[in-house]
Amino acid sequence: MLIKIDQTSGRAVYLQIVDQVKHAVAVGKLAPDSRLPTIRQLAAELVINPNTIAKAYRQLESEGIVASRPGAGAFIVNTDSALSLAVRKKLMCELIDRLLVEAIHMNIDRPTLESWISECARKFNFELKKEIP
Amino acid sequence: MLIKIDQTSGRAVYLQIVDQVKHAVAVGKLAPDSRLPTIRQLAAELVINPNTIAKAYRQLESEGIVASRPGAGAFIVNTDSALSLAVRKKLMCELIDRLLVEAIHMNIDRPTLESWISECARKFNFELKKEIP
Amino acid sequence: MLIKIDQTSGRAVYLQIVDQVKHAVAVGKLAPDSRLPTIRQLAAELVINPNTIAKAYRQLESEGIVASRPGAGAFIVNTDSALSLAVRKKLMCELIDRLLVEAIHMNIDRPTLESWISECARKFNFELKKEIP
Amino acid sequence: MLIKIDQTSGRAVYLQIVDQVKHAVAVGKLAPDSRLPTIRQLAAELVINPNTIAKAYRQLESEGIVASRPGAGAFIVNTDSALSLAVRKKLMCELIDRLLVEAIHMNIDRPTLESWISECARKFNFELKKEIP
DNA sequence: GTGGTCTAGACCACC
DNA sequence: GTGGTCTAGACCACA
Repeated sequence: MLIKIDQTSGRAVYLQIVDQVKHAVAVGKLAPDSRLPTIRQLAAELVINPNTIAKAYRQLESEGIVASRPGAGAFIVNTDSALSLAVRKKLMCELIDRLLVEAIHMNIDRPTLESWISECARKFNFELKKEIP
Repeated sequence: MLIKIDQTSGRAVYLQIVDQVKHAVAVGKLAPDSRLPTIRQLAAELVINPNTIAKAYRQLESEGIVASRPGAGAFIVNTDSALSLAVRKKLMCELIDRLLVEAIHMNIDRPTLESWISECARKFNFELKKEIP
Repeated sequence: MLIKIDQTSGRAVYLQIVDQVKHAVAVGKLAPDSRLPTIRQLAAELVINPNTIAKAYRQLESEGIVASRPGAGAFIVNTDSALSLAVRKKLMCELIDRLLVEAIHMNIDRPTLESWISECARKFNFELKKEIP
Repeated sequence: MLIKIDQTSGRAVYLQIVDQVKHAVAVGKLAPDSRLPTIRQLAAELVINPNTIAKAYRQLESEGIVASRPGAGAFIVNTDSALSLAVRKKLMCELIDRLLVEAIHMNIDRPTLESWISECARKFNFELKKEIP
């Protein structure tokens, strides 16, 4: 598990960690039950405050992505979504809306946007994801 | 122009205004040259501080979406994006990545996601946008 | 980093700060990754309101010159311009036009103006800037 | 004498008028003793408030560029600069500095900047200016 | 400790 | 009347 922090990105450090763990799970780099680095270990590696790591793990736990077992560490749990399809659609549509608004303001036409989406999806093996298990 | 603020959303009030104005412009509800509500008027209507509205308008101005004219008001402008294509692609891909990560986490498969994107795009007349002129 | 404010200059205080930071970066006095004074510290030093400093830093951030990190401070970044060449040319030509109009009004002839430009450019090591790497 | 107002430029309307009159004088389009349009006439033509025109003319008068003769209108006066060379150099160098700072931040190299300056100067017949009279 | 947001209210320039 | 700037001081999120 490799995490990279961009101190100049404007995004809070703990959110960068959350994003990257979610990303790793999404692409299958972190399988269910795999163990995350300890807080101290990761804090030393990234040279940032352990509180920041702890906050990221807490956030991931509250989203149901990892489970902390005291004394044992933090583990990835199976992440099948518990939300109803309607709720998931509502959440996704908010993100999609924001994406489209930005695309329109940046003068990106539809085919270009679609090609970029495909390009990004390829990085995640998104097409295959549902057929592996 | 109707703007609604959710004080409990966690998103900064001024950003909610920015989002909604951009959205309205994107869907064509606010045409170029149309006048935004005055700062004081909107502040009274939403029961928030005029400075907060001013901040939102300033943000929109810095993004090239509105122009504020002291003594006259704030107006929608519509210039092509000043950013180079490479920069726009980078910015969009960040948004796309975030979208895809969430989709995977929520167990949304690719065809479902695409259908939702199409559905949202229809709201914006996105398909037509570039072909009318 | 030394900043001087002229309360009688007519130019907004926050813009004077922006100007001076940009100037310092341009001449190499502020290298990438160097930290700016904290908002409160500079506010105390210049005897102005912290919000005014914050506004200047926000402006610099929106121009891509500094990055503010809550809890850490504000730092100089150095990325290439995000603007397309055409936009940059348009912006520069506005400045050049204003310069030439003033020069003509002041009865400055072309060779004199050019010599002054060269003189000023020398202060910035402008000739060398692009050839060192 | 043609004046164009850009309501979206961010620059105050009366200053745009001042700029353009100065510009016209600079390039020789407005010769000394030529008469400016009346305030009412120009206000009707540009569809803006007569006060705004009046303010522009007052500004031009205070800079010694036009003279208002009550009942007769406003006229261009001879505009040889009365400032000492040292003062003019100081003023110009401030403008030049700002130009160079922007150029450096926009990653414009020296030859490109010079070519743009030449291009703009050509619009003003700047090379010829001193030899015509 | 840091910066970010919001409020409240002042004064100014512009139209 | 409009928006722009600045001050003063509160509260929050981040490190």
